[in-house]
Amino acid sequence: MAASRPPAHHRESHSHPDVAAQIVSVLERLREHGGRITSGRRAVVVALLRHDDHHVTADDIAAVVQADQPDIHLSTVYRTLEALEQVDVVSRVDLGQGRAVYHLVDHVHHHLVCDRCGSVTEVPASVVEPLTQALDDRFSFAASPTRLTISGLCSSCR
Amino acid sequence: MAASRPPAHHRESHSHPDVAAQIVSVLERLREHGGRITSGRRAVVVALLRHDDHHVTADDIAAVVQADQPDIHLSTVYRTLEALEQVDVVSRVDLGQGRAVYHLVDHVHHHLVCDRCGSVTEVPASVVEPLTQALDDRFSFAASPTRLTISGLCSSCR
DNA sequence: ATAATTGCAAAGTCTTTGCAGTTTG
DNA sequence: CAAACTGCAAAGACTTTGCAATTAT
Repeated sequence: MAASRPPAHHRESHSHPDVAAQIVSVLERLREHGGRITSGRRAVVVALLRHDDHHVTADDIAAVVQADQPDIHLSTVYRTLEALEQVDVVSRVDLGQGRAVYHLVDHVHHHLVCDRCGSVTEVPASVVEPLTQALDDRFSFAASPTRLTISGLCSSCR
Repeated sequence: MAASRPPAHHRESHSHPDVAAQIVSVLERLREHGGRITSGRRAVVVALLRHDDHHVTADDIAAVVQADQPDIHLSTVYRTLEALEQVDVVSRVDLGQGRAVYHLVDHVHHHLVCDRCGSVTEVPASVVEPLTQALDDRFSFAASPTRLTISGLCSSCR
């Protein structure tokens, strides 16, 4: 899949001072909701919180996780990601063509997906705000605040 | 070939006065681009132009086509739709979750897809215009003028 | 003639699911 | 211990593709 790597806008991604604490709190959250903590789940959470990119596929996570623990199955990654989504820690976004990415809910943004090269560019919510407001006013449609996908051509492909 | 001219009654959905003429022109367009006209392709075009809905899946088209010609295979529908897309007659829009719909390019609009019930609401391009303008200005991103998909909750599900 | 098209079946992608065996709390 | 989780394999949903046979021009 993802034939071309999106041009990772590399700037320090997560400005979270204490990732370790975050990991603990996320796991805690799972437990609060009746979930259990396993090495597989912990590995997924670690990979997710440490990942440089804001949008990762289940496959990306699996690759990281399996580097250390080859036995963690892809389906476990999917199931863990699903559990995290239900606990509102991560949000799943469909980028089209069957591709789905996950990102932390605390990072609110939208995505511009290039039809040609497949790159994904983040857009701060503020830029889209006027539109979501208009959609609410005129269609009573509550556009997802974190899961918007806009396709088109990126600056280098247009 | 001189197809039996269908009755000129306008029970149509699109504001096209003469569907029959449109069918001919679309087929003509295929031929101009080196394509050939077969009964399967004609059936797909007819189904597409006569369809009441603005967004149809390959499956929808296949169902209509196969009612008359059971031998037309789904893959032929996909291939024809693809050919029509390359000739700029139809546009394919990915609604997420692997679902894709096709619509005539002359019907410019965007889609609001409900996360809960899956309903699709059309939005005129004018509502989205300010956003596409902003994306162009700030990110040099050329948002597709006809293929935007916005997910969220529709009026009855929110 | 001859290049485009088609039906069919098989493959592909990404994701989900049924189960039986393992763990966690 | 009971419930939750896991690996595995198999299934799904949707779309694409290789081929040999067919057909439009």
